[in-house]
Amino acid sequence: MATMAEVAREAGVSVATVSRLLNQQGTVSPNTAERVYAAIQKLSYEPNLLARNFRKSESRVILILAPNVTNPYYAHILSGIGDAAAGQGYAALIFTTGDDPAREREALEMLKKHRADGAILIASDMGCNWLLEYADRYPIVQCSEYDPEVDIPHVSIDNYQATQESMEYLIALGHRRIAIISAENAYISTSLRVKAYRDTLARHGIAPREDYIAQASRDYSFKSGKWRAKELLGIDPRPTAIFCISDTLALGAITAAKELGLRVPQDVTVVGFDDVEHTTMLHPYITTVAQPCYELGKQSAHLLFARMTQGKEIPRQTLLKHELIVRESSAPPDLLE
Amino acid sequence: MATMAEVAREAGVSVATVSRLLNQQGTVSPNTAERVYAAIQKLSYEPNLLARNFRKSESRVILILAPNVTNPYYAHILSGIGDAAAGQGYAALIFTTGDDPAREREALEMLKKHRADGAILIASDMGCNWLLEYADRYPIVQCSEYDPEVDIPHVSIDNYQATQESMEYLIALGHRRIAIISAENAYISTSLRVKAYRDTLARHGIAPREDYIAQASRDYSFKSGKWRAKELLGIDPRPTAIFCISDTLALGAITAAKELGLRVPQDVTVVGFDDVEHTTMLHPYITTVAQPCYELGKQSAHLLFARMTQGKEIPRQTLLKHELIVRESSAPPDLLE
DNA sequence: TCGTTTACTGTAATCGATTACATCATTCAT
DNA sequence: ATGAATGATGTAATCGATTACAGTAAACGA
Repeated sequence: MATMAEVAREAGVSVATVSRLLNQQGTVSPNTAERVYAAIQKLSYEPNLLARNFRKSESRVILILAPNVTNPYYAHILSGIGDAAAGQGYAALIFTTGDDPAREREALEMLKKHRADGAILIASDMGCNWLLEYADRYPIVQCSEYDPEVDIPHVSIDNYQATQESMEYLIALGHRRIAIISAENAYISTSLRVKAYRDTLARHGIAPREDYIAQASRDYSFKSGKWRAKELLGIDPRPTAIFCISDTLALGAITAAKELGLRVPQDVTVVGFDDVEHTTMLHPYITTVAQPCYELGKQSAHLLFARMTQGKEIPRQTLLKHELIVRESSAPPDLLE
Repeated sequence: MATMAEVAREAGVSVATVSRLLNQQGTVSPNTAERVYAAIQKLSYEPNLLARNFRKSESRVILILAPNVTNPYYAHILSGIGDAAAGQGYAALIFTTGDDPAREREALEMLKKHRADGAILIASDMGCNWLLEYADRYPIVQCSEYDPEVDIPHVSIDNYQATQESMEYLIALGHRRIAIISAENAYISTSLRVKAYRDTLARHGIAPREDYIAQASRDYSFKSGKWRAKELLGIDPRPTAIFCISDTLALGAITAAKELGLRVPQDVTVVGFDDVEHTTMLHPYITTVAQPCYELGKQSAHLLFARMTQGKEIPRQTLLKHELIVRESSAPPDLLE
């Protein structure tokens, strides 16, 4: 592999000139430029990024931490980040943490070691004390989940507002016995959704029943959604609607209903969250709150770049638009039951 | 950020000693080691990977090219690669190509520029002449798809054998009018599956009907599967079974059947391929050929590492085990129809 | 016309690690 | 006891780019 020095020799100039030309720093006469380009061509020279990055003390890599890459919700965010990064000449290093804070921390060490210039944390639910230390020293932004107590810039949606809208929708349809399938995690999205669920019921004079509040596994697994839904549907009086905080859970709930011989939406309404995949794969198509996943990722990346170039003077919170998409899994409760 | 020189000064030794200790090269007396470790602790020193990688002329990064990261099939492969890479102290740089050879090539330039030490190509269908040039000079392996004409090491499954088994299964069930939904791409998996479909029918004395062979979109989209299935199910005589070369297509076919008022599997059998997600989300659970996606990724990474350390003396082809998983979407044809 | 700006180019230091080679003190084998 | 092997450590070159600084020549302004 040819080096810049060889190119310089071939073109009869100094390395400084070659470097200046390639980086558009300073000036180089057209004549010289031509000779240099010819030399580059001839030797098929490619700059050595190891050397360049070392010298400039930047890696042009951004770290992305996600619980996993197989959940389509994360995958779409990753997609958005990846495209935005590529657009700025950055590469995205993806680390999966499996929700393990230790692995998360280990990955963040990469910042200290100069393997990455910044990091985006997707759905990291630990606003631990130590995270703040990193965020203080390195460019870090959070995507989708965050700790409201901790001052780290983040991009998300308004989970409270979104849930409230769904609940208003269900109540407007005539539902009064509304259950919720939440999840066993400490995500801010989860708690905001549950809070909005309670608040909205209360505001409409409907007393929340504790047994209508179920918790699925922390990763919103289809199976746990199915089990919890079966339990909910076994309660007397049976809820007429189930609000699920993810589409996978909603899919589980629909399956549970079918296995119990109930029709969706005639016998029970199911509403999901995320609008990611599956929602229009099998009937009934799921009524759900759509999150702009790709855009969440993209904006996170832009926010990170802003943080890297402009320092800490960037907005603390960016909320993107959600949208309630009414499809087939919701209907007014059957009053004749 | 402390440098090794500062650590050396603090410990009263030379940088060479510190480096030797950290890299377990040569020998360092226990006494000195202790002082160095203390200094490292005190200054909270972290080696600068930019410098280290530059000096050693390796990036400890492997490139991963995939059409996208949202298709769960790719996502699971990515997962396997990521874990294997992390286990070897490598980071995985994921580039999405959108099936665009130009972007693929652009990404491979990273090898020349020393941004990555090797690359894994997932489902890249161009065994173009130029790819071989890269593979000749840099460690490159292919995962899942490959060009049989081109000598690049790859990891995949035996698509021909797998399809043959599925066809034998359908024929054993009693099906004779078997259709196939293939896809408009040049993947080796696609052509092997279609070939096995034809061959197996022929071997059983069943003349393949050209109108039973449909082609969905190149990315196996759910919608295109649905459209193609509707067309197939409109043919007289109607096929009693549809073999789909992906689960997403199978899901589309099932939806199509339902929309036409046909029951699966009573009226039509549907078989998928991949066993990735969705297959057990809604009834009928799909009968499918399971691919060990995660393992495909893992083995690809191991193969790449072998290529990087042992040079070109590595197996050209690695085939992993598939498995036909019979679930609910397949049954004998209804003889009373 | 003379001092000054501008355009262009080169020299050499620099980033922070790794490592070949040299040095010196022990330990060992005979 | 002596030359050799071994252990522990230091000196300094090196990787390939970027860039501060300096220098030269031409253009310019008054």
